[in-house]
Amino acid sequence: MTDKAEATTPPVTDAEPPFRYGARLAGEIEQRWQTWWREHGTYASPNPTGPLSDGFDDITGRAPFFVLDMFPYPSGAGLHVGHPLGYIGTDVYARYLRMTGRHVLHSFGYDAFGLPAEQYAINTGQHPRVTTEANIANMRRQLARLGLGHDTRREIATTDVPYYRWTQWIFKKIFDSWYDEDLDRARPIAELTAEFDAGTRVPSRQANPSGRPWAELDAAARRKVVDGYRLAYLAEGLVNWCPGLGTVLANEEVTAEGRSDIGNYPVFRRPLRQWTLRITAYAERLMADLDLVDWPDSIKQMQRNWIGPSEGAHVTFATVVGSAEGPGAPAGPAVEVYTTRPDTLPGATFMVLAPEHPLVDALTAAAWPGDTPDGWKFGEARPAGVDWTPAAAVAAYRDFAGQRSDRQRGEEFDRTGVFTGAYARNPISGAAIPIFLADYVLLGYGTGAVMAVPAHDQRDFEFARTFGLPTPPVLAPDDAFLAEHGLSSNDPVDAWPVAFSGEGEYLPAPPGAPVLTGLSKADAVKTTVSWLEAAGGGRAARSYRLRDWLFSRQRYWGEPFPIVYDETGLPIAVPDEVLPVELPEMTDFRPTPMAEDDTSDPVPPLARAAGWTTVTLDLGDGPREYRRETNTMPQWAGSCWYYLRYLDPTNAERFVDPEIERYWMQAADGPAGDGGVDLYVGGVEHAVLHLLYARFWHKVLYDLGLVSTKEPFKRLFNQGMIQADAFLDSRGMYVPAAEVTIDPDGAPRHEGEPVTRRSGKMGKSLKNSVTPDEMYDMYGADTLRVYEMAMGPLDADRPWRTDDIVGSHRFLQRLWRNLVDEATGEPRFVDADLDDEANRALHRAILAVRADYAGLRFNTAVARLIELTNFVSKHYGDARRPPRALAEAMALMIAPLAPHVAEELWSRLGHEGSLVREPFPVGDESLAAESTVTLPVQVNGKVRFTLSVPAAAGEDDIRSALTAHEDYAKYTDGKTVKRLIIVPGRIVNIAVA
RNA sequence: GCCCAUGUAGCCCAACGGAAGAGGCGUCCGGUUCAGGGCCGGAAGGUUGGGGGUUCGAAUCCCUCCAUGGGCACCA
Repeated sequence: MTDKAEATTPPVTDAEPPFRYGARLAGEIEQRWQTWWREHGTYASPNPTGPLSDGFDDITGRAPFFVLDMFPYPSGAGLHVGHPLGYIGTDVYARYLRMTGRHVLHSFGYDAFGLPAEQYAINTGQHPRVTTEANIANMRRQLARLGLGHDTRREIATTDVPYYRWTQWIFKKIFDSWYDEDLDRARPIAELTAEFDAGTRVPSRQANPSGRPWAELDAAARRKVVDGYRLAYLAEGLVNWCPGLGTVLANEEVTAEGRSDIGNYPVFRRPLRQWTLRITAYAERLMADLDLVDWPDSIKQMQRNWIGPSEGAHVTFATVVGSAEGPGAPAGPAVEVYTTRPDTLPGATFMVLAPEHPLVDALTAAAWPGDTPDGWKFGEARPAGVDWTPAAAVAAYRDFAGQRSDRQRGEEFDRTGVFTGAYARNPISGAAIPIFLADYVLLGYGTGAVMAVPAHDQRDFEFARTFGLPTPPVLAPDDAFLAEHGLSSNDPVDAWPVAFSGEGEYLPAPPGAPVLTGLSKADAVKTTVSWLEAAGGGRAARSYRLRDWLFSRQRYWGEPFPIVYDETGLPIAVPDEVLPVELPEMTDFRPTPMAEDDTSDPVPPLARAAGWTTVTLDLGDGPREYRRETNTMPQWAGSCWYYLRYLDPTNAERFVDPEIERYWMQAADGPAGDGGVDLYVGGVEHAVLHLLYARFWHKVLYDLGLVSTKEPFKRLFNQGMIQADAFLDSRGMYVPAAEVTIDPDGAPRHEGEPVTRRSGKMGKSLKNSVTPDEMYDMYGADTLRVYEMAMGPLDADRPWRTDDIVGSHRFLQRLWRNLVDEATGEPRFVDADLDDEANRALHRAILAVRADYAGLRFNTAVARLIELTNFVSKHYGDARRPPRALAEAMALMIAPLAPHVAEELWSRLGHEGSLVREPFPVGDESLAAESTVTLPVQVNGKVRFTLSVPAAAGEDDIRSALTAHEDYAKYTDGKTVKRLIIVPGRIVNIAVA
């Protein structure tokens, strides 16, 4: 920042003409038109039906277009100039669309539940309801000054009780659904129980571990079975427990460093019973349907990475417990593993289960097999004097693994584990291979068990070396591998420093095994899978990195679950008539503080709400008392469906009227299920979390017939981030950027001391925030809008420079001065036709600006309008006035970018009312065309002279003009013209030898 | 380590494979002005990150390296 930036007084002096476009006049114009728009409901978009349908008949013939901004949370710090970038972008585009015949829906709202709002409330010692409402009011004020054309009748906040009532209702729909793998869609749970009752479907072994027939199960047992099918279910699982926040977090809210996304507190893994949403049922569709949407490739790639599909096979291993051989050894349960390399199955020399694998107890032997090496017994954990059985060792190891699973990434992973005393039978080699537990195998991925092929997998290799297990190769390494590690093809596998995981020649197979010699890896995988399928020991399978979505939080400021429990402890959804389940008023809403090593269950704040935790309901068998669920939903819940509520925000009967939903969401022409929000603009930080969750909810609603499109957001656009310089003093502390001065040689100083410059996100922590309010005062909102759009492409990150914004202000000032007399305020125009040069300038600008607006290239649209303005300044200088047609076109063309000044110009040019729905000027190619063009003539790629020809000249005309040109002979005499390239209207290139 | 994006004038950024420059900031010169600021007119400013290739012609397409930003990373 230079000294100039400190001058917050507007650049206005006594000598300034009364109608010069400066900060004072801009402010007056902006306030006046914002009031006018509000009073006339200019941006209200009528629905086809329902309470918001007034005026719908007037928009006949206008095709609907739904523009959406990502839902912000109302921060207590207020907005800085980086925040509204996307909001301005959508507003410019929406205004352009209104002027080109579209019926635009554009509203706004606040994602006001959740951790950021609650942390702010806790830090300031106020109730979150109070701080949230104050923050929303401040944000609304700041945004209103920008002149955004929102239909404010549709504004919502997730914390509004009438809104979260429907969030709870949708949760109930998810709870009351199950995923039918055969039909590949969600169905109501009632259809599942009907099929069980009719005997047309039998509960899966997983949902019904007892295996007893449905008909013989009592009511509670049946409920347990059905609960195992629900898309929202309670599960005991390893969760990300964050004592610092007093809550658990979703995987997506934990950083790669094992800390909370919010607040950067340490996160620990521990088992807890939590609400979980079965998003993994949709993994395949969430992958495949990315092909249906128009999103940036990078975002699609991030979603694909997150879902993380892999192709492989499930292979079943028979087991024996307590002894490798021996006819007397008892058989254990079969274990299924997931592998992407079934071709290496002959080389599997041991098996590893995740420490929490459900079959561990069944596989743990009563005593160590006779030849068990001491190193397999996890003896380091053995307390003195304890009888060290496999069960004791396994328990000790599970405890150990649970403690340390929060270790940091990027570290060397050591290989720890314990032998269970059980063996598995390798289906190909027939060998008995030991079964270990090790924490490098994760319960949540694949089947939670792996066949370890140490020769060809680095993790298995390291484990085998640590535990002294054999590493027989299945395929011979390629030359590159040998060369890299200084090996020859004769060297034994013991000489390998690492596993060979590439492709190579398969070694001869043992008798009875599938023959892979000479096959590629892909063919070898196929051959082995076919062999396994024939032998009944395996099948092809896909696996996903994606996990089910942990959906409860031990916090106050969220949607309460519409769930109660009866004496069985099983969950029951409350009837729709009881919705909403309102948050109880509490004076102490803080999470219960927990020590990091506390192993007791977290206590949600709602569990302390006296008089709320139990409720008397009549669920069909008379009034009885039920216990409420005291967890709340995560912040993401409310943002999973807000775009649908914008469509029909006041509906008390439905979450959205189907007719209104179809009108705005369904593609006019396209296959069934096509459509979605026409343009969704937001930051790349939501690439995975919000966009994946919202797609999941939308697909559930689609399966249940509640929405008409397969995807919520047809087109996605990521706006860039505005960054700003920050300055560090000699101690490495940030100093306020606004107080930094720049020496003439460019060196930054703060209070006389040199400081170092660093670029970063604008914000409190870097002390480099610039607020929109400051910019309104200095230049007005229109200038801020134009500057933010002119800085660069909408999707690019760009650095904020307060010094640069003056250029956008001067532009609007020149534009104004061309059209309005600065001394009198009278319009400057004549009723006369444009000359050819002015017509060319105007129509070239119209054609370019239209295309730029339509393509979201607002930076180049600004440049073209500046160009035209500069032309008008020169062409119609002080004395002359521009023709009316030119003046009006300029007012209309600037309107999307600078709506206030455009309205003012439009009205001073003699029009009544607003130009918001005036037709955008249409360019004429023939008027824009030059009559003659100057073609550069290159000789061997270098420009040597130019050629003036009629614009319409064809190749032959140009050739004759060229050969007649005096310079032609100069460059070709005595040389051979090898080739002559003529691109009419563009260039001529002579290739000579 | 793997994947993606971006490198153009002091700075922010334009440029269907066709003359390196549309627009803005800054700098310098001039005009207006008592002066400053503002406004107006003009000018300077380049190895398009480096190297190689394709092409009549490359900022643009391909390969490679470098820099910056982002995503993923014990996922069997």
